[in-house]
Amino acid sequence: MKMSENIKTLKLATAAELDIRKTFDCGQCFRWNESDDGAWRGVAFGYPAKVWREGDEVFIRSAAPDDLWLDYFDLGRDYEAASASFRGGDFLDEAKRFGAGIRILRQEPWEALCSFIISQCNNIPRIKGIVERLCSYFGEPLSFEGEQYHVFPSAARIAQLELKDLQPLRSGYRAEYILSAARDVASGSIDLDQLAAADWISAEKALLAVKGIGKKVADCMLLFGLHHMEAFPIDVWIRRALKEHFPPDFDPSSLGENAGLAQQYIFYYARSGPSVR
DNA sequence: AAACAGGCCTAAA
DNA sequence: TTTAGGCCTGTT
Repeated sequence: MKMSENIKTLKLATAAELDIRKTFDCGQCFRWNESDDGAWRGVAFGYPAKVWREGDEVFIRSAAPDDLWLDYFDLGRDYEAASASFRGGDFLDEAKRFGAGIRILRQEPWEALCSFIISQCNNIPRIKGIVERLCSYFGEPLSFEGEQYHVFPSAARIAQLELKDLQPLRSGYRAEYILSAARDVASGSIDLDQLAAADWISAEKALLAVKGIGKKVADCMLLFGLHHMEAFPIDVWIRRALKEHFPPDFDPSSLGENAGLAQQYIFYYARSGPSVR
């Protein structure tokens, strides 16, 4: 293992543009964790990294090319403008303020798909546990600044496994879905890169054909894995928020091309709001 | 102890 | 096309 030669530090953004706690903690990703030193460590696109805030600025340290992180954190987009592009009443305005600094990550498509299959009827700590076991059992090991990490195993790798191999993940009935999705992706019967380029209606249609993927998981995949920003995943939290805080006839698609960002603000606010409000 | 957790599948109206 | 019940596992 080489690695260590090209490690460098990159300034990512201001803390206002990128709030790392909110971004990593708002439920869109499962592989970033805060350590005692206040920095967040994780792996994306095969690169282990450390992200931290220093005063008003956010830095990242890794061996990845700079462009990778600018893309991953979606730093080319003006989030002020994106947030201003939708309107949905007072509750959404509050959620917007509360979630300021969240960015919709451009995650690896397969990782996102697999993670959100695991997420169904599950809670975040357990989702993270299952994902980490998946990576440590089947992902290539990586070393970074004296610690060990693992890549997210490819669909091709998982496709070779049998159901019993996934037993140690303790993912329950989701194991069958993971396997079947991995095989569909590996065999090419579903092409994730192609779906990223396709319009999201037909992309969703293709995703729904995969066993274990319903509307909610498909929408999460579209938003977090394929970056179709108009996707609006509706889970129990969102459903509740829509019911309690929006007009009965409110149509999320009226939020427009950045509806997914609105969804994330609402989700984050609804989940962490009551204890903070 | 029973219910629930960021759903989905299948069977049955 | 909508609805009920079952599904693994873990926590409260």
